[in-house]
Amino acid sequence: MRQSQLFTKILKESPKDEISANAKLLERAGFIFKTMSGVYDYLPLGWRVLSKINQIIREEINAIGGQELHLSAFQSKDLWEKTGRWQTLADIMYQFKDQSGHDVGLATTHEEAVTDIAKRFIRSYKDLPVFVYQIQTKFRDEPRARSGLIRGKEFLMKDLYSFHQDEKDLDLFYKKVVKAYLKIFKRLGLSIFVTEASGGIFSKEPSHEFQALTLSGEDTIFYCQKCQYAQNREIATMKEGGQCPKCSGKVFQSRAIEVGNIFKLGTRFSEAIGLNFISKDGQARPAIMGSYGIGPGRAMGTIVEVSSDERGIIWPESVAPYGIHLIFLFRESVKKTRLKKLAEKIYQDLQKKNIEVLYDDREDKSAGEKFADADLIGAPLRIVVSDKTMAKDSVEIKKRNSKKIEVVKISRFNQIKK
RNA sequence: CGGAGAGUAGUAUAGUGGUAGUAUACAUGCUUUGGGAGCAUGAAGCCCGAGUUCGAUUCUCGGCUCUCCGACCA
Repeated sequence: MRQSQLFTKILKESPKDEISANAKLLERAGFIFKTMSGVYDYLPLGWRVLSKINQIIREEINAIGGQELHLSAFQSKDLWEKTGRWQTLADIMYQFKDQSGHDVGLATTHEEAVTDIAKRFIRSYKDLPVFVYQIQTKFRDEPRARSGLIRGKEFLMKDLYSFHQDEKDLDLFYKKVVKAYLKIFKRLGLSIFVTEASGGIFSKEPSHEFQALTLSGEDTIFYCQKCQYAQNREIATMKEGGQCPKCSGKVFQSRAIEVGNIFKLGTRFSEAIGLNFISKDGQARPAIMGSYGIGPGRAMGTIVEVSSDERGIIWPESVAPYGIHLIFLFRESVKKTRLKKLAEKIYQDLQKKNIEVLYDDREDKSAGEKFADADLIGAPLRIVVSDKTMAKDSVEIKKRNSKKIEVVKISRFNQIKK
């Protein structure tokens, strides 16, 4: 991508009405645009990042047998009345009448919808277990949206639902999901504590939250560094400075962002909606269910919260909008055309190798501004082509997260990048 | 939903009971180019409504919007 053609431009100032690092940096760098409180558009740079996050999630969920589908955001009142949630979630669910007077809601989550569909296809224990998921927009009328992408009213959620014939099978899958989630977050560059939390209205058993430690988090957790056991403050039996109940290591306290959570639902939804299957012994039984969420947009915000410096964002390679930011610096006094040709060639060569590169080909920007933009956008690798480097038949390579500048001969550079 | 703060140009801000200034971004020209370049010229703005007033961007009331703290957070 040529930066001269990029839809968005860098803002020199942070938006005045944002405090959180993720909102400030992402808006300033042109990744996202706020349309209302708690509602953000993803612009080309941001969409690239989000798509990569989604792809990583897909790969890992597919690997444990998830089948992707896509459910509607519109929900009928009738279905939600079967579980009682048309009333219990009325505060946060957008509910309205359409022109013909039908009551309609926007999904806050999809247990009702997916269970209703499953009724059609699950008849026998032979149909179980089965796992379906989607990456889809959710709407919640949050009383207070905040912190940029961390808590919004319209947001993306990867929601996975599992259907089983017994608790044992659910437990098995639940553990698989924990592992898959840890892989996902590792690939996203997030270090996570799997944190015990309240099972809520679904279960007496604890649910599990995937918490990324950061000062700007809205949750507080207690955790043991030795064995990684962690509890949400809501249900905590641990205390800061105390002993870990599992391994008697030292307990720490931290703010954290919940980027994922998983619940054992039991038969709460299958019973209410009538999702039964015929078991081996010929009896009709309600399916046992689990639900598992990750917020890809929130994950994107969290990555920025935990990985930035005073100059801007530092993306991990796995989700960076572009792996390489190629910068062309020119000087009128030297043969500009020759230099431009060289930069163009490097750009073309990288593209031929399927390397995603943002090429700063702008001729009306100073070197300082180009460097500042590159630091803000946060691609992991910066390559500079200038008269200085051309004189040495070289390019300069610098990692975003390091101060070291490496001068590499062009001949060698061509070999390195496969 | 309680509390606090804030709405002036694309962005960030100053200021005033007599219709607004700066920076930056933008346009044009010239000079520039290794950490947010310079000069010149130009285009661009007081959230909405009502009230007070000869006159309101400014004061009063109402509304809308945004942010922060708290409550809430299947």
